[in-house]
Amino acid sequence: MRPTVHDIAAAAGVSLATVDRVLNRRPGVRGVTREKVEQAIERIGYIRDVAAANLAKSRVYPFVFILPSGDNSFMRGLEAQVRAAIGRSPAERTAISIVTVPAFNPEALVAALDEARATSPSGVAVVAIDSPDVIAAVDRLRGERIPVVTLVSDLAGSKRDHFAGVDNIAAGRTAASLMGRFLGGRSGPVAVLAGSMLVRDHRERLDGFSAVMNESFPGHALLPVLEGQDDPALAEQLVGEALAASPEIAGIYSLGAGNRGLIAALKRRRNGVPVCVIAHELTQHTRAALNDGLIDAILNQDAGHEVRSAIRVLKAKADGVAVIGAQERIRIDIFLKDNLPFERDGHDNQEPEPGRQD
Amino acid sequence: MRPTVHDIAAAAGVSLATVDRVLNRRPGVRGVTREKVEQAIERIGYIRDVAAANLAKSRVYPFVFILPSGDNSFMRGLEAQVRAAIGRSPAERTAISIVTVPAFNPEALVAALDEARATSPSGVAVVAIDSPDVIAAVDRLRGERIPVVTLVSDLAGSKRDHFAGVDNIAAGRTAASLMGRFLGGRSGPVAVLAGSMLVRDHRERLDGFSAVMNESFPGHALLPVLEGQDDPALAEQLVGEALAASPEIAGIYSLGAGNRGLIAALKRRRNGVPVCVIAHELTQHTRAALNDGLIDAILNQDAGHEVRSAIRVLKAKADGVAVIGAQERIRIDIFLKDNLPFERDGHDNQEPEPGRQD
DNA sequence: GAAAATTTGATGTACGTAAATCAGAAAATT
DNA sequence: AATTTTCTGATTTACGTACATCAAATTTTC
Repeated sequence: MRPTVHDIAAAAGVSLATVDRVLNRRPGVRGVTREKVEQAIERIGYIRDVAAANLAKSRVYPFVFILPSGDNSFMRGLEAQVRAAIGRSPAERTAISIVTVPAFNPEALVAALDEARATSPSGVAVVAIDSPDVIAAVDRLRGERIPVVTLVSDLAGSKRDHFAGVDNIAAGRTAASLMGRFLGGRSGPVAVLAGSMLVRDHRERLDGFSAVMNESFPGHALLPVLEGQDDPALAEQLVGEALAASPEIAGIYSLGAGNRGLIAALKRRRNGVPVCVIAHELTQHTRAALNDGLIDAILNQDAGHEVRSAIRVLKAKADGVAVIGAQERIRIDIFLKDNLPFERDGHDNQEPEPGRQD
Repeated sequence: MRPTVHDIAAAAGVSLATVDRVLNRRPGVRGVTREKVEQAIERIGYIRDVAAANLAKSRVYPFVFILPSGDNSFMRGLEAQVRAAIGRSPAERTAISIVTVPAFNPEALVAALDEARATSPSGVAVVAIDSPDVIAAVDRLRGERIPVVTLVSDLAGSKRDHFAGVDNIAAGRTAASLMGRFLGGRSGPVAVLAGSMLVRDHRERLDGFSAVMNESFPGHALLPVLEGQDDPALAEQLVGEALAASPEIAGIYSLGAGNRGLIAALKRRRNGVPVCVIAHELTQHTRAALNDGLIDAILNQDAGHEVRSAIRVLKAKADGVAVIGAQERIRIDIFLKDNLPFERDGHDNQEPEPGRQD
């Protein structure tokens, strides 16, 4: 049997109350006694039963998720996943609130972070914008020992506990590798459509993409980056202009959102060479375009995984327990037409039998 | 606050004992009363607190994992992941035992399944072999209401509760799609190296691969399948012979194990056209070969995810609660040189602070 | 309508931990 | 040495559920 607090008490030759004081960092224990208890814990290999502790405390984990607003499909999907997690709250003892702030607006994000801090939550997850003010706001949270997880876009230089998102440099490199190989012998320049260089994920993708294109496929020149602000209308305009100006464009890498606009521009195009298109994030629009052959490959990050991972990590940090590193690594999905997952899930043989438990 | 058993009792106008009898399917409750209670449960939206229930029962989940023996790197990695899960047993209330049986041997597998059944575990996970005897053995387990999850290779036609593995038809299709595009304009036939057509995952990969090659890339003929029994030595011999017999081979798809042999054969080769190689499962051998450019792409299933998913699903089935479908879908990882994950993990800012909890 | 059988209620203990109270022991201070 | 302060022990209640026991009420059976 797994040792309990009683076993520690016996092993250390102290009372249960003292063990409890040590375990929960309560005052009123002499240094020597504290040490005796800690050694006993170490010796008999005690691990606190988090389930029992949470039961005793009737603990809930109040978490705040801060997401960009706007009609970015990916971000709305992310929000839907957070709402799904809210639906699981009773079982998971979480109390999640969602705060949305205008995209690419550091001031608004700082305000939201400070507001979240005022509610003393058990943890905060945030889609970060790279800016010194935001770093400072995150570090203020950490200063109050509130765990912080960055979501989708990281915040280098901050004291955030964890990043729940993909390796965006690798994503960019992979996109370039696929682009180069898919283009095969064909020649022609490659265009890049981004959202904004303000967010780290977009910058990193571009860095990775440029590096591999220059190293391995120098025959394809990179055109100046189009910044579409993740806005479909703007993206459509920019891509349309680019295609008109350079009909010999052989490839387009869309590393941000606003793919609806990209797809519209591609559909409007009638002349010119075939274009190899690689885009990010699987949405209803990109999925349809992939099936139609307008897009050749989609790199995707699974928003559901990111949200669930963020919650697991925030819980673990709040409880001071270790996380399974490999489980929390968010992978880059590469979708071709051939490995698109079905829209709806569930391939189990039967429904659970409610109430049965043994 | 979330409703408890007391709230059901009050809402249904019965005693706690009666609620308990209904909830735990104990005898001694009249039909009308049972219905009253069940309606109250429905009405107030009661969900049993599994953590508290497990505490009260001091429940452990005895699970049996049945894996093929032999020096197949992927399977040994899978076993390592199960052992890692055993290391987490105290926290997860599991008691996992591992049984290994000779690969591709239905009789041995049936014996192992029946033996497992004799111990009345809370669940069984098994790397299945497609055979009527195995189906029958699995259905015997289900007959005793023991949840069964197939791992890596599925068992169609059986009553298994769930399959923790990838969509192997999609994997084969994806491999073909990559192969066709990577080959670009080049011509030449494509060879396929499999383990055994006895296991469903290999058959499905081949089906998917053949389908897309025939549909989309009819210029590349498919050579007869090489069955290497997942044995490196045999694989090396078969591939060596094939390359010698057809120096014009343009691509090789290795859909099973024994990639050490494939790589050795590729290294030995000095003449002939460049070969595009797509293999399955990221191991130290395939990883090195990908980095060296001997392999062009690796399709991978994450053994750790599969094991953790299997455990989550077995627990859920044993408790009669629902699973998060999307979370349990195992995805096909596509690795190019550019998105290889690091060998070791951990990109968190700091270690957990042991003992702290609030 | 009485006896037997069944159903229901009341109550207590347990699981492992948290948290509070109060009394007593040991230190530190005067 | 007496007093104050600090530490430690003993004990209790609670969290939500499981499970057992025994008494009381209800239904069924003859």
